[in-house]
Amino acid sequence: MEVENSEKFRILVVDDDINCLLTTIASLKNSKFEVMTVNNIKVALGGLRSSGLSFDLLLIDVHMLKIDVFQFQQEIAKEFGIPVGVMSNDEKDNTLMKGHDNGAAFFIMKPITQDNINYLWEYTTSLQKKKHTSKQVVQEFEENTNEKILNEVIYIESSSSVSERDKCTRKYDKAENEDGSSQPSKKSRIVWTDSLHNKFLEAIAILGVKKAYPRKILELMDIPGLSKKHIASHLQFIATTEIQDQERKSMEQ
DNA sequence: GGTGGAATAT
DNA sequence: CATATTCCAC
Repeated sequence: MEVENSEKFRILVVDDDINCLLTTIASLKNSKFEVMTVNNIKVALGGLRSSGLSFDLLLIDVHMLKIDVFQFQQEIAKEFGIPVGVMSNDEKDNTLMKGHDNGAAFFIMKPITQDNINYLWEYTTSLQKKKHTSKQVVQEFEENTNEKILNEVIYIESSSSVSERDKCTRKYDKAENEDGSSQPSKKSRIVWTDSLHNKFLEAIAILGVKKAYPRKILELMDIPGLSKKHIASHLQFIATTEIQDQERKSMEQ
């Protein structure tokens, strides 16, 4: 029963902006994803229902969803058993968080970057594994969904020697803390990758924007090596860029 | 003394 | 520039 011929996953991209559509196609061109694009929801639904095609993921621009994102996501999940990803190219995280609060699977900013694609691949792959174990796609958005996405923090260790060629990326897992006292690299900069950022957004969505305090966010994210300071710093960064976007948006000539 | 967040610093 | 660190009012 297990047919695993598909090395490629198939994405259906829905966007009414032709330029965005083209950009997205270009971004995904060299990825392992097979991409199909449409410019309205009805055609998208038709494509999803067509007999010969099956998709693993639906990517849609947030502005195209006139109805509730949560409702849409539920219907798509129920009828097709695939997650819905929401794209946006403005209003940055504000819109994204709203969308996430409404139940979308995840968000990415347009234009899609390589980091986005990596995240999509990771997401789709993990989802596919789940499908094999349990037939039903269950939406488990209860209190603690820590194992939903693999926790990983990528550190860049920069040695303080004269030569700066030594860069090594290291992945921290959820493993227990070892004894000893030397290996935790203290002078490492955290890289806010897509999966990390999405986990961050997820925590905020669960808490609600008003109550999204570093303490709680850190608790929900549950990333080894991540500190409250990191959260606070990122929070400030997000707020800053958000304000900058708003100012830029309300500027005239 | 702990916190969240603004102000700085790297 | 993105992230870290310091500073300060609760």
